[in-house]
Amino acid sequence: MMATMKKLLLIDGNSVAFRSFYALYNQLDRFTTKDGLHTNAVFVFNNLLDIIVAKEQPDAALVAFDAGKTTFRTKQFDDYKGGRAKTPSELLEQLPLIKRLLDDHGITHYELPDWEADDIIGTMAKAGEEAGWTVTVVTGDRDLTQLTTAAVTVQVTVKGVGELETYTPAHVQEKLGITPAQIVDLKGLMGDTSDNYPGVTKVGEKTALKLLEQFGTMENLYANLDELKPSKMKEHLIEDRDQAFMSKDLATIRQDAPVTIGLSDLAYRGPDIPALRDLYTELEMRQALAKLPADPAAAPTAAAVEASAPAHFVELTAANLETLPAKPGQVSFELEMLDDNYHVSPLIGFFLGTADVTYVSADAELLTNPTLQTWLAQQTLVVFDAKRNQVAAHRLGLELPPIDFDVLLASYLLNPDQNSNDFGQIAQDHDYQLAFDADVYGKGAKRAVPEQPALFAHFAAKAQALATLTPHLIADLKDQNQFDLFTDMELPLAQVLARMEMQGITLDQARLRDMGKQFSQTIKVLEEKIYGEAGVKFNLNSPKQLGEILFEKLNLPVIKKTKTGYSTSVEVLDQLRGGHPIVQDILDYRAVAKLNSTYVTGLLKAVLPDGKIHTRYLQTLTQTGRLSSVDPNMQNIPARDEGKQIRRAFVPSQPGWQIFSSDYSQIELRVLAHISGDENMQEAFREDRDIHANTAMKIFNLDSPDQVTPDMRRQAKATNFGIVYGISDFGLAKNIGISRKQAKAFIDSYFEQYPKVHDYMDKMVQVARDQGYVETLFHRRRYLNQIHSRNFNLRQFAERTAMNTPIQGSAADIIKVAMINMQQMLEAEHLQSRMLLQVHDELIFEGPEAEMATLAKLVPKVMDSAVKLAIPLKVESSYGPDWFQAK
DNA sequence: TGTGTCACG
DNA sequence: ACGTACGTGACACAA
Repeated sequence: MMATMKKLLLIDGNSVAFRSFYALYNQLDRFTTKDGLHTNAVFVFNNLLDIIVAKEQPDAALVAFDAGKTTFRTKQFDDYKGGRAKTPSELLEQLPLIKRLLDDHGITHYELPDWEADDIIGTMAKAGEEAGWTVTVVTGDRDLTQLTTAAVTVQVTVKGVGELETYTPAHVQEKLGITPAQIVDLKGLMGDTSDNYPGVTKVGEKTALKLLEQFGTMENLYANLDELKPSKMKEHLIEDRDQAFMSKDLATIRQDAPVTIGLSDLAYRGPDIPALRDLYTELEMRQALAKLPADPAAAPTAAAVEASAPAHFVELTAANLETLPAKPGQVSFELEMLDDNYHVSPLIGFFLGTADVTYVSADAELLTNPTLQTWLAQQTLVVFDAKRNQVAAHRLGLELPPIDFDVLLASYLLNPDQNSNDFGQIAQDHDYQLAFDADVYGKGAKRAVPEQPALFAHFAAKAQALATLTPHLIADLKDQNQFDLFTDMELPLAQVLARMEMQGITLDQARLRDMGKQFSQTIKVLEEKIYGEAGVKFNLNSPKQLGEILFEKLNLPVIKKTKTGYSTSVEVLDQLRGGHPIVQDILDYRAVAKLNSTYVTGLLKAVLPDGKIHTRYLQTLTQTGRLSSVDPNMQNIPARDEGKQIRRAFVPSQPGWQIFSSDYSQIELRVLAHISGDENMQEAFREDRDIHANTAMKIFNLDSPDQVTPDMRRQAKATNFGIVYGISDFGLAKNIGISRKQAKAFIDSYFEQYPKVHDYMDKMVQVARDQGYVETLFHRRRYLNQIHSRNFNLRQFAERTAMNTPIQGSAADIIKVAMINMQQMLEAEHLQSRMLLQVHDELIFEGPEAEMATLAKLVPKVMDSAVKLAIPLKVESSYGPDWFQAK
């Protein structure tokens, strides 16, 4: 019986490292250790190594590297590889790490002065083949495919390093129509721009392949040049003869390099797990670390610790309530739930962490015990997510005493990136080990309450984490000058939001269903019409199928492509409108289908048994300090065109009541006028001028407001928006359909007219560069690591963000202050009216008709006096029997 | 789960 | 020479 053939794996180290580096080049920042070492290439190289080794299971392996800049080829031809960009330092610093990685993987690496990695590989491949082994070569360089033989396979990385293309002699033949050995002839004739050698003038791949088809090799070609008819090409061939043979020689990978190693030195030793663990730890490669087999000596996971050595806890029951400490103190509290949505989630228990003991219970109802309530009211409460606990407690008929600290809110203020709603994650962000909820409760369909010991252990661990983290976070908030922001704004706001969410807004379901019926009919009609126009039935909601109909069947011009195919977005369809009647019908269909699925079906699904919609405001999500709204999103209810009718379904909860709405006018531009200190812009607001018309006058150089046409105002308005977003001429041009040059002219004169706005933009970018973050009026922070990125796009994005965040974020701060003051005012004035919704610059209330006049005075007053700026804030109000009419 | 699309400020 | 306006969430489709 024949012995299994031995396997040799040869990797072109430089080329694969280079490909690895650029595969994650745009993620360079993400792959940086705390010491500033880049690791993206190590990360990719490591993944590739795992994949190849697992697949090939080699008996021996070698990774070859270039030894230095000069080789026998550079001596032969000065300009060999000349003109190549310098290897970036971010990659150079990773080469030693990759070599260490190889050591720890038990793979030999080797380099030889004067010789390239290619030649080492060529030489070893030959040695392997002669010894009767099968050889696999891995590289990012297609030139190495010249090495393929019956025994040698070459795998070339494609799409970064995401895939390997396998070259056998047959595959080379199929792709190029020549044998592997002819590749050097091909290179000799056509040259190589990346290695910078010339070949024959005017001969490219096509011509070279044709010649080789006829003559087989360069030697044979030149021996039989007579057979070629006289032509320019023939002249070039004759003229460049020496150059061509030199190029062929340069392209030829040597198989006789004087290597000082043999097959026996290359035995694959297998990974040294502890060494790899050290390396991964040092390089902060958590993913790779996680894949390593468990280290018996290492610390077990947080979840395992909790389960095996739980912190001390006592199960609380109605019978042992008197054992709670008599002396008031700080208590870590949580009313635990299984699901995100605290309006409906099952309650699974609670804990009370005191100085000595953590009391736990799987019976949420026990919280309602009066003795416990009295006790709780005397304590200082520390929680993770105050609003969540408040709302859930309310479902038990309880109002929690004031909460003193919220670890989630604090963490978010310290750095809005640290906003996970999983306590385990937040704890880890602050270097404290706590099991993730997902590990204790499971996720998806498997989510369930665990056995009691594990549940209680997790409770106790959380209580401990709250107690430990709280003083640190308080100190950090004070360090960052954010303690007031926390105590005076976010924590009180959590209470206000809790009340709004619990209150909910009433949905007139019958009315919405009626609208739904109408929409469904319109949809049916449009569907039939569109199928008729297309000539086939297809899935209208599938951008893929729609694209095929429009651009392949109906041959409409392709305006824009997406990653996956043709773009069929409004912008595109708008331009195609004249091309075919189907286009308008599709636009109409899309509009109605959206209303029906998202705003009729979607909203109806979100109604709770009380007939109301209870959204949840995410207070710790956005990077700017705005709120967001989910389940359902109440901040994107249609406000324009036909869709606005949806708002008719939002009605007061009681007969005789009205919906009342107030919104800030131009709050972001007013904030900009304030923080930039620009006198021209401030003057416009002080005199309550139409800011867009004012801008139009400035950028179009007009003398009087009468000269501003509606179109000028529209363009000026877009420019004002653009400025707030951190403008680019391209963006503005695209948005208002003018030339880029024109847009640039607008921006230039804008900055001339509002010079301090220009200064502000420059200053924010500089601030971001210097301190790594920008701040709002109330010291909300956003870190912008990408501001130093070498990647143009990422850097530019960070710069725009630096300009926009203080504006958007300060506006968010202001309305938050207004909300807190408003809630206090409603209570102080003993009004029945309630605040229901916030939509970024707008507050929506409901109340008795008789209170409308009061609100109309009170709400604008509270909103415009939320902060004192250099210019006044303006608020507009209205009310009516539903949300549509309160506008 | 990622992508395209579209709703809001 | 590059690709490009800020911040969100939900739905449907196609893997």
